[in-house]
Amino acid sequence: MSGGNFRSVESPETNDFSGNLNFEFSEYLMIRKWLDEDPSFVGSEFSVQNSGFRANEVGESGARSSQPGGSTIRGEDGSSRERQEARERVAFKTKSEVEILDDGFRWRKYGKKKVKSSPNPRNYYKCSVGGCHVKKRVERDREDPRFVITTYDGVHNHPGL
DNA sequence: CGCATTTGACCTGCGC
DNA sequence: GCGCAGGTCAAATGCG
Repeated sequence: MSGGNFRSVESPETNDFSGNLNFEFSEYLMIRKWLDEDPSFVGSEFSVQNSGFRANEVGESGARSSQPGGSTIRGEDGSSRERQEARERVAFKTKSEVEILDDGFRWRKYGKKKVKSSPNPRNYYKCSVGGCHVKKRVERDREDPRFVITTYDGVHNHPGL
């Protein structure tokens, strides 16, 4: 990890999410939110500004909610490949200097790639919890390096911290 | 000792 | 059919 200049989750004492995080999470923007089975959501832009934003809430009501009734899409195909549940994709634009935003889940970095659309590298994270195949993509804003684009791929099927 | 992180290589999909 | 871009995996290393 580079830097460490800012007080992030490096403090074991405040790593408990008892109230909120250390870094500035005073405002965040939900860029898009669309479901794989609901193309109607494509293009939907939400701009939210919450001063009491808590990383812990992201896993409870943010990235975990929006589960359609027919989430269990399986049964007809189970012969060759298991079909995963509805793949939700949510993009967040968070104002943070650090890219390692602990949202209450264990993420394992599994790749880093430099995209052409941005001079900054893109990081790929995956939930290390067994049974949870949620993926996360973190990228810095091209014009606003102080902002971080966090894209969640999938829904957690297990309780967070 | 176990696990998270790192970098490069490899693979796939799409475009031309 | 080849090239480009993006995405994923894997082996090694370091740290807790």
